[in-house]
Parts: sequence; structure tokens; C-alpha cells
Amino acid sequence: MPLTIYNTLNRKKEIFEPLKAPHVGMYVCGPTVYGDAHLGHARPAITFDIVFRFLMHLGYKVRYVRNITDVGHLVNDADEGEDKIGKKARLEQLEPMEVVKYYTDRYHANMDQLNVLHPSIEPTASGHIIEQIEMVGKIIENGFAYQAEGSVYFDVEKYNKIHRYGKLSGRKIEELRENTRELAGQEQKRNSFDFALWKKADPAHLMHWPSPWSEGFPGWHMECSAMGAKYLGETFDIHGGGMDLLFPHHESEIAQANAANGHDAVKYWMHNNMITVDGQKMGKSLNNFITLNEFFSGKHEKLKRAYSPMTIRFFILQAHYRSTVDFSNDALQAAEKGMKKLFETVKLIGRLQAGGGSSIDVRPFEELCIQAMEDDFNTPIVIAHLFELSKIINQINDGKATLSADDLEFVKNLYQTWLNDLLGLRDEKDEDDSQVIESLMETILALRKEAKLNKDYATADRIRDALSKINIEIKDTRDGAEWVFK
RNA sequence: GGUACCGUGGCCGAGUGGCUAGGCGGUGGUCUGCAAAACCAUAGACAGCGGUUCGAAUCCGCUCGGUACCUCCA
Repeated sequence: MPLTIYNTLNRKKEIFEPLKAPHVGMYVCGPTVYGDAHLGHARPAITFDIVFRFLMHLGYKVRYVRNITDVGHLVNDADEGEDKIGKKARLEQLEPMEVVKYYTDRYHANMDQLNVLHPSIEPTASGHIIEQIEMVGKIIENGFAYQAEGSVYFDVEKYNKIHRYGKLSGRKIEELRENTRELAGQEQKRNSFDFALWKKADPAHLMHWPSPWSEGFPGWHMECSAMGAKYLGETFDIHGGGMDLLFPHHESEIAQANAANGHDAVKYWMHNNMITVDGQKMGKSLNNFITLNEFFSGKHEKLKRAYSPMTIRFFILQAHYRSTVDFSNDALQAAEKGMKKLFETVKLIGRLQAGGGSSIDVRPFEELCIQAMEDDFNTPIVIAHLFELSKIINQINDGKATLSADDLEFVKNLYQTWLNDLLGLRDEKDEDDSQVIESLMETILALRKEAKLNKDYATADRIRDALSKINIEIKDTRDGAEWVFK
């Protein structure tokens, strides 16, 4: 079965055929760096990390571009107000670029914690002002934009006569005309739905650059169009981002590409769904977001305790990327417990004795996992398969099933490939000072064994209880005691 | 108001015409000095009402409920 991807443009799953195999170009909208990354930022990062990893696994040479928005776009509507980064800079008495650097570093640190691979290229909007100005110029030349008092606006009505504005989001400009709210400061525009390609900066605006039209800054949608074209070409395979960017951001990108180059830039549009809190979108503007650092430390009123980066990653992967995921402590704890079970399985494989033959056929699992991923990156199904396999491993441990040495090796590799390499999950406990702890535990368990042999259960229980208090759990098995971090 | 999407067991969450999703939790059992873990077994679901069909959680219609976008947002 070939890889299929749900293409938002046509609202259906399509077979993935790269424009220039074996090369694949993928562009994903990254963060605006004016605040700490929250759970909502983790979702697209992880979603497209999975896409990146799986495409490479299939043998494609992927160029993955994820931008950093570091140009201050406006807080309010397209015409008025302070820009986000400038506002933050003023509040904290910093240069805008200090704000950008600070939050970019913190974003990177969070992404590393979540084991998100670095993109191939991570361009910044401020570093590509020239490219954006060039593209605006092309759009003006082609007659799809007009100037007004130093600003340049995209002429949606004119564009719509030739192309169709709204083909991604399913909107019609008549509806937009009726439904767009009355906003102040729009008198420069011919129509309320026109959007800025270049904005003249008012004197208070901190971030501005010279251009043929005015001292100003590029419109919000320009950077992705310009940088996508620069690094991936006028046409490329995949463009991703959150569903909330569908309109107007991605719709306008499509319009800009067609206005500048006469054709679409993107073949497959992919959109991840939102993370919700109590059924409501987690978002900056709604002020109901929990930052990743708060998750990792547990310091937020909604959090009953801390959740590790891998728990967050697993939690997100347990839902399909096009479904909403509702945050709750219970769901997170269930995810954490399930994930730990999988890592226990991996450890167990190493200790297992191979049988003469296999009583269960484990070979189909590889194909099952591939099928799940090929079906629009269905990670919850992959995880379900890994759980089924985990059950088999436990049965072997209990002497209720056997696997040959070859099959055991196969299963070990399968977990390595799928759990670690493709889902990008790693056993966080491995990162502890395991060597020392290992030998300490050996000694302690030997003492407890002695106590038990002497029927000194008081001592045996005392050891178990004391360890339990520092989150170490003793598991008595037929073959002696084992231990695990709770 | 317009557009789009969704409503699955106590919780989370796949599936989308006939075949067990899976996890967490529950119940019973095996094991055990006890407990935990593990294993085995098991209960519990497709918002409601109509329709299509031999057969629908899955298709169609209506109703109810929810969410997103239409202003910056991942």
C-alpha cells in the first residue's frame, strides 16, 4: 500500500507522489517567538516530526523547512495596533531582537526535550526581508496588488476573477464581504478582505526596513511564501501547520503564490488539529494555555503534578493528528502509565530466553505498523500494535509462549525502529545514573532475599516500603525480585 | 449569521457497511508470606429519531449538543 495523506485542499486522502522523487520538500509554519511554547506548539512540531521521520524511513531525501516568525506582526487587526514582539520588547525594556533570541532559544530547548528532530532549514522572517520585498514587487507587476499611503495590499477581488480565493478554506468572497467585521483603520483598503503585503510602519513601530514603498515591514503571510519558494522552489510537496492557520494565512499564501508565479506552490496541505482544555481550544488569545515548561515542572494550577516531555509526546501521538485532543490530568496519567509499560517490555526483551521455535507469529507486526503509518500517519494504531506485541512479550516471560532467537531479535529491532526511531520516544529512565543505582539495588535486593529466606518478613517489608517511598517498586517473581522506577 | 468539523463504554481514543481496536480504570481468577507487577478471563459503546440495505457505530435526512474558522493564534 502506498503512503496516503489527507490533503486539506481536496478534503480527502490522496496517494503521496513527490514532485521530484526521491526528494521531498516540506514547509511547516513555526512559532512566533514572543512567549514560551505551550502544548499547542508541541502538536504541530511533533506531528510533522513524525511525517519527517517516516518519509526518511521510506527512503525519501527530505528537506524540511520550519520558519521562525521574528518580525513583529500586529496584535490586533491587519492595520492597527502594536506588533507582538515590539510590545513584548517595550514591556521588558529590551530590543525586539533580544526578545526573539530569548524565546527562540527556549523554543529550541523545549523541542529538544520533546525529542523533535531539527528541521533541515530554520529560516527567520527578518533574515528574508529582501526576498519578501521581491515577491511583493512581482505581485504588483502582475497587477494583483495596489499601493496606498506607503502600504501595499493584495487585491483579492481582482485575483478572484482569475483564480479562486478561498479554495483551501471553502470560503467565497461574497460571504467574506458580508461577514467581515467593521474594523477601524481600513480606509486604505479597497475591500475589507484585502490583506497587507507590506505595511508602512508608524513612528512607534520598533521593527522596520526600507522598501520601494515605505519604511515598514512585510505582511504576515509573505514570509512563508517567500521562504518556501526560496528553499523549496516555486512548487513543493507538503505544507503543514495548525488548522487555525487555514484561513486567512494559508489561503493568502496560495493567493500570493498564484499572483506572483501563476500557479500553486503546494501539492499537499496538511493541518493538525487543536489541543483543547475543557473542550476549548488552548490558545494565547484565550489565555488558557499551559506552557511546556509548566508541564515539565508541574507548576500550573490545572496540573496535579509534573509530566515528562516523553509523556507529553506519547499523549499527543495517542491521538490522530487531525483529531482534537482534550487535555486532562487523567488522560495524561493514563498515557504515562501506558508508555512506561511499553518501555518495560523493551527492557524485558533483553532478558528473555529464546525458545526452540516460535509459538506466535510476530512477523506481521512490521507490516501492520507500516500500514497504519501509510494511512495518513495513524500513530494511535501503531501504538496499539506495540501494545499487542507487548502482551506477547509478557506471555513469553510467563512461559506461556515462545519465540525463536531470530524472532526475538526481530521484535527487539521492531521496537527500536517504531518506538524509538519513528515515534521518537525514548526511555527517560535510561538517562539516570543507572549504573550506580543498578549495583545498589542488587545489594539491597540480596539483603531482602536473605531476610525472606529467614522468614524475617518485617525486614523484607521494611525494605520494600522504604524503596517505595523513593518511587522504586519491588516486583517479586518466581525467579527472584526485580525492581522498577514507579 | 456564514463555512467546516465532531458527538464511540467510567476516562482517553482508533475504526467508518458484515470480522476483538488499543490504553487507563473496574470485576473475577492464576501466581505470592502479604502486596505489587505480570498473565488469563470478563463486563461496558457507538447522541436521539427516521430512512436506505439481507445487514449500519459506519451511508442519507432531520433533531439535539459541542468545537473551530470568519481578528492575532500551532
